[in-house]
Amino acid sequence: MQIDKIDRAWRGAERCKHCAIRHLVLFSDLTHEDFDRIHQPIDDMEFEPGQRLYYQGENISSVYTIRAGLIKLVQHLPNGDRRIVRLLSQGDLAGLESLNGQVADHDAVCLDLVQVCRLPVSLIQRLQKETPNLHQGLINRWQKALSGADNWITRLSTGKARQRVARLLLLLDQASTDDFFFLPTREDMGAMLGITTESTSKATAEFRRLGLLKKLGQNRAWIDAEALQQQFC
Amino acid sequence: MQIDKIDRAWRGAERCKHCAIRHLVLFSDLTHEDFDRIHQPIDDMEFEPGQRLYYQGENISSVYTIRAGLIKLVQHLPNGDRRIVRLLSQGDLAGLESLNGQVADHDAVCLDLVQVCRLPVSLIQRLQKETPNLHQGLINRWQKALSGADNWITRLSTGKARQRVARLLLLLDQASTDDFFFLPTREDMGAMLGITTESTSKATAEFRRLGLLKKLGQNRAWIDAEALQQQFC
DNA sequence: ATTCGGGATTTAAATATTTCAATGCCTCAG
DNA sequence: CTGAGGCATTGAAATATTTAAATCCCGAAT
Repeated sequence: MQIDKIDRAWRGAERCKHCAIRHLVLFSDLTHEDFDRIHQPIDDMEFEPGQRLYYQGENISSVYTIRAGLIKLVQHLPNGDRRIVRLLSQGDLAGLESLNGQVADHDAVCLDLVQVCRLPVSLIQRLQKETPNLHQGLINRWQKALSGADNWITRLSTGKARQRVARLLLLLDQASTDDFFFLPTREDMGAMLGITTESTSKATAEFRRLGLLKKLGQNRAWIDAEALQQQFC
Repeated sequence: MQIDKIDRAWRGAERCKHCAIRHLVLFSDLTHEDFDRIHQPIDDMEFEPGQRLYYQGENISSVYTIRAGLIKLVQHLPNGDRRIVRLLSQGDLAGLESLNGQVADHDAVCLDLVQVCRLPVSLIQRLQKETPNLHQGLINRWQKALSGADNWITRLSTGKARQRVARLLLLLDQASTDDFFFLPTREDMGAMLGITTESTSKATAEFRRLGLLKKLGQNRAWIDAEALQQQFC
């Protein structure tokens, strides 16, 4: 794994206090005193598309807070099948399973330019003991991951292929902050939906012919959410 | 909802201290002093097959520890589609989302005779503040639910119908403590796998003809796990 | 501007799944 | 014992998806 940049200019949590997206991250409820308990360095890291934060089966000792970008969690079966089981974006945590001492359940692969903060498990565990202000944040994120997984099953793994593709596009659109959204490759979309690349392509091509989906440069796209929802969900 | 029995003979946590399956439940790490902090009644409840612990969208104020039996979590979509997203059994928690103040994400429906203990959310939250001994148990259960959901996606919602049915049977078999296991209706199995009742039936019938699956009375069944795994996964 | 390479899209044929409509089978109430 | 009701199973036809094999298209590099 090639890590592009690790910025350790600030030791400990000095920078955390001034983090621009602090209200979105795990540490949002910490007090100033809590921050002073953080003596280990929290690395600010950047990953290129295609790089992995960690591999399925790897023994990881950190949790990652996503500051920017999109990450796919890929799970492999013994027989070689693989499935994307979740997408992570700003404010989500990757590698939660490390808090239970488990090895990674998935490959965590960056889809675009990703910025994360790496939080050592030992730090999280110590903070949990010393301050109650972390709990709710952790619980919330766990719960969000779980309901995300449930939705993945109900919305993205149920029904006809076209319907699933429509639901995925709607989900990507909703998750995006601007008018447009990141459109994964057809192969990745297929792996999210449990259908083939070709079936995915057929659906997106159809939506495009209907004017419900427009591709812009750079993996970005736009949909007519109303109409798509109306006609295909 | 018809609740068969609520046994409140013991107030507070007196009975918890002597619970036969305490090592499996959320309170396993509590100390004797911790138990003395429990002043609210913890109801011991029993449900018949088909009864619901709660409904999707319902505002629930308790978490349920499963002592015995099997529960399906059913999620409904606006368009009427529905999917079973998880099965809960001994030691699992139902209604975790109530800890975040959310309404229930699913219907929790009993598949067989179910025994649960009902833990008020307010109790959990207070204990969380007063003792650190609950955290790990909670974290562990959240994590178990999450990796269960991931597996549900990767193993039960991916691949051909026959393969999914085989994987479900293997999973039911593994989860069981004895040689046999609870075999749900074909309809429920279909709802777990995202396929039709008929497709499920065709698969189980085929396994039965091959001698890999045998039905015993009362929803119980046996499989030749080795062979099933070998030939269909 | 031109070429190259990697996705994306298409098509037709092969499979798989769903639909729909009958039976079949088992249990339980009477 | 017997019939009724509720699942389960089966078969055939209608659809949907996958497979396999060409193109097609677009952006990056020359």
